[in-house]
Amino acid sequence: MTSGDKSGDKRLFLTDDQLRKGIEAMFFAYRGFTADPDRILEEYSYGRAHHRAIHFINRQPGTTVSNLILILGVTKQSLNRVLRKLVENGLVDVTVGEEDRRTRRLHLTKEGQQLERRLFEAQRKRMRAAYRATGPEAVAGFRAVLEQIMDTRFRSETMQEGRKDG
Amino acid sequence: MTSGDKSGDKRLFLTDDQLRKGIEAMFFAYRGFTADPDRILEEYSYGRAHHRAIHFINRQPGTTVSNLILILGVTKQSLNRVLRKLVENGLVDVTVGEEDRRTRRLHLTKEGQQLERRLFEAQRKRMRAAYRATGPEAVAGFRAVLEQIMDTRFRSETMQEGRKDG
DNA sequence: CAATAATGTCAATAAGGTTGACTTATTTTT
DNA sequence: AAAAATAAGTCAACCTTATTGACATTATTG
Repeated sequence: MTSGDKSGDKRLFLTDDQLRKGIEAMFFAYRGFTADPDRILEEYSYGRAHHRAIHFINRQPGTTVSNLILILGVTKQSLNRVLRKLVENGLVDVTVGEEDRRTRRLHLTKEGQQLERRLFEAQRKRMRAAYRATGPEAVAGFRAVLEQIMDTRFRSETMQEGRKDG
Repeated sequence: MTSGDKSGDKRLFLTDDQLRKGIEAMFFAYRGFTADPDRILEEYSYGRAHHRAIHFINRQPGTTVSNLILILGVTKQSLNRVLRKLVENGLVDVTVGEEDRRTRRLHLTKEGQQLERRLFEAQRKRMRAAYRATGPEAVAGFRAVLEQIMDTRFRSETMQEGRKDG
């Protein structure tokens, strides 16, 4: 917008102190970010691992176990424990892959979708308030910096389904 | 990049889809954010908990145990296990508080400072690259949104906007 | 048919968190 | 001065989420 003099000299944004503040902000923000869903998950005796699985199954209905392992960055044993519980509790539906019958296609059930919605709404509330308070320019910056911080292979389009084939 | 027009219709920044993308970006970015120090910590058989303790002791030399408990949001038993190891290994120095002799003042030793520096440099590299790639405006937005996401009591007093004095 | 791939499972181990109970100093309050 | 509160440390039991390693099953592919 303007020449941006609200934080003083523009060249100072790369100082160690500014970087340290960014690092701390990441720490505190991530904790706030997970606090609301954590409270809901407790009701169900689920943890963050369950939340992440639910989130990504919702985002990529029909995703496979190995894809989820890649995205979440955990071992199959670790994912399996989480997934097993979600399936037992009727939140996730597993079907045999049509193209490759070795794979398992994962979908949220109605009940799974309901919990997903509840978790999202809790998290959304905080995010929306933050977005509203800071405005679209800030949000664009926020997203841009986060994209740069994450490992290359997870930047944006990684979330789209079309990447299999291999 | 001063015109800030790249994200299209400004009113669309509060849609569920945008919020979900922000949520995912937080997840992936946080993982990237911790990846580099994690590799160093492994050499020492330390974990993230040790890193956090080291970070905040460095930021507030002379901080007390209870202050650290507040900042880190863990129980004293949990913090104590981490702290004990850092003291045993000669990274943290503990002295009795002068004003209140019940308290313990925590400082990094030379060796502790060295590890802190190493960890910071690893994390800084990624953050600086992200900051450089996106520019000061984006970084200001990034910081502003993160400040809003975190719980109020952890917001830094040095944040220029909405500085409400309390 | 043999090799490879995707998934599932069992077992052992670890970090890092929790709650609860109890102790020791030290400061504050009554 | 005695009592209460506070700061810190410790022991124990337990939970979640992660790991590695080994092995089995089923399906696809060369």
